[in-house]
Amino acid sequence: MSFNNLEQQNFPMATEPLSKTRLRLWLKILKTSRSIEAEVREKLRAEFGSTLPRFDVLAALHRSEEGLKMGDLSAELKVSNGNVTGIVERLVKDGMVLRVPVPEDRRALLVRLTQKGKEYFLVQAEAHEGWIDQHLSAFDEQEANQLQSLLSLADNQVHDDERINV
Amino acid sequence: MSFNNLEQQNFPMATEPLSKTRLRLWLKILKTSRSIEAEVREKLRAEFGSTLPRFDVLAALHRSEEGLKMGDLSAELKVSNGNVTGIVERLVKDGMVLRVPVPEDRRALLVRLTQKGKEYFLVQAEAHEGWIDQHLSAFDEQEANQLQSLLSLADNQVHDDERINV
DNA sequence: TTTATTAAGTTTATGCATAAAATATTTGAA
DNA sequence: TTCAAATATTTTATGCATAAACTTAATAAA
Repeated sequence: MSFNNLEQQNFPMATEPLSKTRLRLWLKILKTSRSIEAEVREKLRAEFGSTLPRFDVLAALHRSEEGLKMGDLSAELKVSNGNVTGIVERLVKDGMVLRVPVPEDRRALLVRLTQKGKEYFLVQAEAHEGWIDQHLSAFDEQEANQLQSLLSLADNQVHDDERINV
Repeated sequence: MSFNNLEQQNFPMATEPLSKTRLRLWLKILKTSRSIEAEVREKLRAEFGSTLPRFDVLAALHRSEEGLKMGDLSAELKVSNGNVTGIVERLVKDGMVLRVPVPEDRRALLVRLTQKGKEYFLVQAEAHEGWIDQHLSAFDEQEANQLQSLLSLADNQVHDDERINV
């Protein structure tokens, strides 16, 4: 009983505590997200023999014509350095991506899409948009925007690692 | 250009197609979900030296006093058989969980929480509810329910593998 | 009964994912 | 200049995660 839920302390409730409602909301967000993600993974696998991490890397590279350094890539995707090493390695082996040395910094490598990789990605990106469009077909413009802005309430929280005095 | 988006065919748009709005909505759902999930994983690690898959297994077992067979467990968590084998193995090693043979079926195993596992889980479950309550503190009862019901629009889609004639 | 099929679970091979340690290079200070 | 600290990346160890192959046991047919 160590949560300083002021509401609970000051207003003992007849019904369910707000924390339970929020917990249920989280489970719902998770369920929706996982369901769509599972569908995307499955279709990438079935239709392109690929994976979501690969797709994410290609998408990031497609956004920057000049290519990205390994570090930028892992920062952009919010995954660890070592993780990116492996994914890029396999993309290189498949000829989708190129590792170019950076003259000014012999530690760094620039990763760039090949022509093949670019085409490969564009086909998948269009298919991807279609899958999502289908899956979220119950949403009209207004509902989609409403849901999106409600979700924004979950942003801009002060989390542990962002606070000044940890 | 092979999507039969009737709206697009019948009403050429001045502005952005609905599919783009839905794609952005999906990216927003994903971002929110991943952000909360990352926080939960990190806290389970930092505060309990545990992981989300372990927590999920313990939660499922806690829901059924009698225990669950390996198959039921993997069905409930929607993960593969082999996956559950590994997670349970580590929980057994830590004394959180017990594997009991089923007399009527010598192929099957019943997995049950130990007393230690039960206590271990209850502490984590309470902490977990608190983390979520904090993270979603911007939502009052009404907003939480509204978001939850909007998310339900994403359910009850007919997906490939559920259709009658695939 | 034998045998074929189905079912429960584990094993194997592969791909993400992380944290921590290691390697190599650059930069900054003494 | 020299050498300590910081930076960019890879490597290692471990844990999920899946699909496919495998093992063992239960069930159904012949």
